[in-house]
Amino acid sequence: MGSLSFDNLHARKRNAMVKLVKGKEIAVQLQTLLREPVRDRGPVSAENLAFQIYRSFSDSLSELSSCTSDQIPAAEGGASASASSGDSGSKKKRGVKDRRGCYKRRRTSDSWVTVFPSMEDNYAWRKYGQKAIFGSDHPRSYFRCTYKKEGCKALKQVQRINGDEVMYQTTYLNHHTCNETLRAPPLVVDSNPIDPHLISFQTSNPSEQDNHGQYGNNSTKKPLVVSSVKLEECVSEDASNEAKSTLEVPWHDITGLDYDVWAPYQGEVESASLHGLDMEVDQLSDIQNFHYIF
DNA sequence: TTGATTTGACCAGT
DNA sequence: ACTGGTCAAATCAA
Repeated sequence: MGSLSFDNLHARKRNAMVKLVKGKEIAVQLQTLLREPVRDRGPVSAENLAFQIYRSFSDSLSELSSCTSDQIPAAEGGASASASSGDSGSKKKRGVKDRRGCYKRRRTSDSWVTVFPSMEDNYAWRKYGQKAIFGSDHPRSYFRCTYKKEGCKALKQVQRINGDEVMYQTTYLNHHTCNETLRAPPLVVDSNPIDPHLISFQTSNPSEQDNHGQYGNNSTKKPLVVSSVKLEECVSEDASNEAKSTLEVPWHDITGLDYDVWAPYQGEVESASLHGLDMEVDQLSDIQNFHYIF
């Protein structure tokens, strides 16, 4: 315990800041690009820039959330030792192994939440469970990183939110330790036949496309939108304080936008959309003060 | 044949 | 007791 020095903590926060600022710079590039007529645009694609922005934010979130995991030493340790205790011989069906104590219920540490119209995030996930959730019309799906065998502990839970719009709340647990960026399937950006101004994030893996079907959503419509980001409190003045609090950081607080951000894609760029991006980029200048929030 | 998904059971936390 | 998270056998798909 206590191996995380202040210097280390600040280094991670600094890394997160660097990534956020990088995302901002890419957003400026995207803004500039979108101001050009489609025919005059260079080799740099808007979808590539949008993906880089997404990854910058995703990486910075991982960086920030990892602060918390370091502050909770062995949060998952302990009780697993009781797994081998010999009081077997209770209810067993279909010859199932005794799994008592074989897993630990995770704490809510090192987690963050996003709300997307898509469950895709360009990481390679493997589904390991699905559960009907009390009070929800839709089941919750459980995914772990495909490269768990190599030690990556990243998990995510995806649940469709009740409502007319197809929105998925994704809770991420632990950050990727695998080299997932080299392995993730290539990003395929497809225009939406209904609204060509929307960027569609999806993989080229047809099986993953099929997986969307069980949720009954239209897999072709996946515009980039993050409604809120939930981060664990990264800095605690009182390290002995066991009660960790979380704080909700609305997307609005980061971007200054009070509406969903829809990234224009191809064809004519509507002035309203461009104006929205103007606001986003301008408000992102506040990112420099981001660390004061935590 | 192999890897991914489905699904019911098991288990932990409240 | 209830709810949600995980496991693992069965099943599916490439």
